[in-house]
Amino acid sequence: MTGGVPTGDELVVMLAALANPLRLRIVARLAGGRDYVSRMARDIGISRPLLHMHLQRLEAAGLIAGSLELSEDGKAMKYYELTDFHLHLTASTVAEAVQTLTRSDPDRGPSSKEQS
Amino acid sequence: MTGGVPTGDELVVMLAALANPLRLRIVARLAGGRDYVSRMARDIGISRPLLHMHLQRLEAAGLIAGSLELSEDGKAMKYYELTDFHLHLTASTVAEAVQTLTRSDPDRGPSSKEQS
DNA sequence: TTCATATGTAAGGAAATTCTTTCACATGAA
DNA sequence: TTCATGTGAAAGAATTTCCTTACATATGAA
Repeated sequence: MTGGVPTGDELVVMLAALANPLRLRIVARLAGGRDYVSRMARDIGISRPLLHMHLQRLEAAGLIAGSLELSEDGKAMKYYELTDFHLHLTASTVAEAVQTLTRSDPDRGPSSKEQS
Repeated sequence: MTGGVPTGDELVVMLAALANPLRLRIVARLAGGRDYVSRMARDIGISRPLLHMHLQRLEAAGLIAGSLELSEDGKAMKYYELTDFHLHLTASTVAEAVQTLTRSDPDRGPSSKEQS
């Protein structure tokens, strides 16, 4: 499962990952079971490179996990599945997460965007 | 309070509104009580036009509500306060919301972005 | 070999987001 | 009037996001 309480920075990444209609559809798709990239692209009706980008975004946020496997006929298949993520978003939840938020601090941080 | 279960389209707007470090800080700030624009801009340390933009984004998502009031000395003050929003995000929650998602449907909708 | 399947990634552009600067307007106090 | 406070909004640049097209590789089957 996804580690309990996310930090402010992690929360931003998770929210940004979910704040897209196509990625929400992907999550909903995977809620019905794991699947591999090419098949999802066909079913959803988008190009494979585009799906690949969205999947990476979701995986980086820890919402899905991918594993490269070999099918019976030897093809390399990249399977993705959901993680047990659960986010409770309320005013107090957000206030708590912001305490561990390092980005967009007009005082401390250099400007606005910074990587780890 | 914010109407119970959001539609898929509303969910995207809410998530997009929260998926920004500065806006999370604003929400956390308002969790401590209502406040008006200029004062928040000073305290947080950003320009008033920038804060104005972020506040509008949050208000459009239904996460905050603003009201124009007159101070004792006659100045027009725009006060903002939080709404009682609460979002439970899990795989099944997302799957349910996607059923009422009209955007980014490769089949139906024209292309990707569409307003109401 | 050629075809169909699977994978990944790079290049480029359109569109959206984010932020700064600037302008305009109104009120009370000095 | 001038200054300090408050409001709103437009214009433009820098950056990010989103998407398409194209290329490169590998496997099994025909």
